[in-house]
Amino acid sequence: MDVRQLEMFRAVVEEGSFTRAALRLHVSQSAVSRQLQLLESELGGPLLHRSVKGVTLTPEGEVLLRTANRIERDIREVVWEISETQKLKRGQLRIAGGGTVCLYVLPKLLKRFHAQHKDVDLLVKTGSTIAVLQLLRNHQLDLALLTLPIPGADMEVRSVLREELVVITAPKHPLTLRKTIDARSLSEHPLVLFEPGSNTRMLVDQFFADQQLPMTVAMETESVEIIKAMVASGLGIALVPYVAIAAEVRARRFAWARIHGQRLYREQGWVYLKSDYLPRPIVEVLRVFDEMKSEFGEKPPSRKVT
Amino acid sequence: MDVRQLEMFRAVVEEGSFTRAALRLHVSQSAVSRQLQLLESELGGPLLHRSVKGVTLTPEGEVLLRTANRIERDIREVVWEISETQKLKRGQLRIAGGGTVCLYVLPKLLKRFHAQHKDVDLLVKTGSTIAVLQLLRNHQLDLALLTLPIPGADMEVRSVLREELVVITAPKHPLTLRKTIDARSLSEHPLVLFEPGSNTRMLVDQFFADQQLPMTVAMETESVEIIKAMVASGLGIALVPYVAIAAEVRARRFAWARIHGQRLYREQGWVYLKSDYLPRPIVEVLRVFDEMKSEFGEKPPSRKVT
DNA sequence: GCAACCCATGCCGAAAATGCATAGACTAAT
DNA sequence: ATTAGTCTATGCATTTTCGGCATGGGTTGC
Repeated sequence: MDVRQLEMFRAVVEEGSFTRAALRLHVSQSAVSRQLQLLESELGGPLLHRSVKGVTLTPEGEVLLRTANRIERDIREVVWEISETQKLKRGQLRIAGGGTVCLYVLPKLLKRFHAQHKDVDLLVKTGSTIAVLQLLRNHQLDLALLTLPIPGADMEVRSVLREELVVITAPKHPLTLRKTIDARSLSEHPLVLFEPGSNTRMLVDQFFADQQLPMTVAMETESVEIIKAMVASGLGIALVPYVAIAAEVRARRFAWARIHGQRLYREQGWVYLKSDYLPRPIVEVLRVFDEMKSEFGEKPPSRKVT
Repeated sequence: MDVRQLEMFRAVVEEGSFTRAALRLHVSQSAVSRQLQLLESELGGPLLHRSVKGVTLTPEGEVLLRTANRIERDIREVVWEISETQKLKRGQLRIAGGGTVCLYVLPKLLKRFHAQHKDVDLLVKTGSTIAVLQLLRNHQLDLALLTLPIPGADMEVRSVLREELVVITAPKHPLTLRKTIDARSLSEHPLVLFEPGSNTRMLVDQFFADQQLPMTVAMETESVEIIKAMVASGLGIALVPYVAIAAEVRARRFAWARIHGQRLYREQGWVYLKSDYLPRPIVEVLRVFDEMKSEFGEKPPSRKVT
């Protein structure tokens, strides 16, 4: 049994004639005749009485007609429903970033994106790398901009930003006004850090491990804004991406410095499920990002001349 | 969209794997892969996430799965339902006859038929030729044994019996003991007749019209049994098929005679819808009838020697 | 690093569907 | 009564579709 056959059957019943059914379906009459024969032979008995005045249903035909109608309706509905689901999906971008990214990158990016695609609903989430990856795997999220590296080979990763981590100090802090700070003095001051487990924190941990120096932890938090507030109130110093303090630096509300003889970078990259077909919004947002890349790549100015 | 594709889709979802679905359906894995691709391209988007651990449904897939399951169930049910209907039909014989036939032919015939086909439900109806034909046309009746001729070219007619009409009289009637009765004396006695419209009545009407003799109608009724009772009580004489009085003649409860120099016959034939496929019970009952034909062809004995 | 497994795909042969032409049956109208 | 028109069935040729085989690309697990 085949939906094509059911469609022909329905047409024949409704038109009361093989010939008219064939016209309606834009096929030859012989095709209709044959498919009806196949259907009847499959079901083991005639579905229609062929009389001179037109066809009428046998009891079996009546039974089949009810089912044929229902199946036709089911198919029509499911096709419609799926196309709606897809429209919705095409009109939806679920994106996530680490905490810093959500504050300093996504707003600008999505503002531009939204201007170009007003019909796309935007959903922005944040969370730890692990949590975001989990959401991506569950298809509850389309795209994320995360600090690399990303564990898991099922993810497509496109590295796109290299942000320098710089030391920030409160205006009255003893280290302030230094152009560079050596690792040892960094080690002697209490640090306000990202939470353990975050990639940026790992970078800092790795740095001190490489230097074989101890860390003094003043505090750990997940948000770069909290870190900044803590540093501003004199709780300690911190290593943060330059982009997070660029505005304050221009307003002279923060002092910053590089580590002596060394630069610390963290890498940011777009992350999405490898196996997935890429929905339009994803490719679009990547395109828009590439256009704006220079804006996000803000580098701390060189201090050699300062 | 195709039931085959839906079947494959269901199998893939349930097995969680293209390969295992292919095994279950006894086809190659490539066939499954292809049909799923066709389905997805028809619906305009992926139905499954192909991940390394197995396939999982996309939202569209979820939607389709519900419909696919329902369609599968619908088809299974309608096939079963139709096969039941057909079993029932194969085990059913709806047969009709004129009033006389139902009394003198069908009982013997169906007794024999039933002995050979105990599993066939028998339904016997009677009625006027017109009414029976209507039921045949509506497929509410399979077969009828009627007095010919049958109007309407949509009917298949097989003439099978020729019954002689004879005059019957009450034992004390003045015409009794005559071997033959001439048309004129027939015309002079009141007649108990079949109802107008019946084929047997038409035969009688035609006879008197041919002879250009008037008829004296004592009474009209539809049933040959009533006619016999009326004749027995002396209300008049009648022309009835010999078979209807054969038993009484043997028991000497009725006298009968031919019309002088003339024999009147009525023709009986099997009637069924021309266009219809012949169900087994019909061909069987026709076969059984042919076997027993001699029993029904009981002729009035010749009177020449009497 | 290698074997095992999974899905996708190019290619070919088999099967199915379709169209065309036409037969066969019937109707209706001249 | 004959004829023209209509409807379904069917033989034949063509096109389309489907399935299988072999294989490629990728991943997992030993």
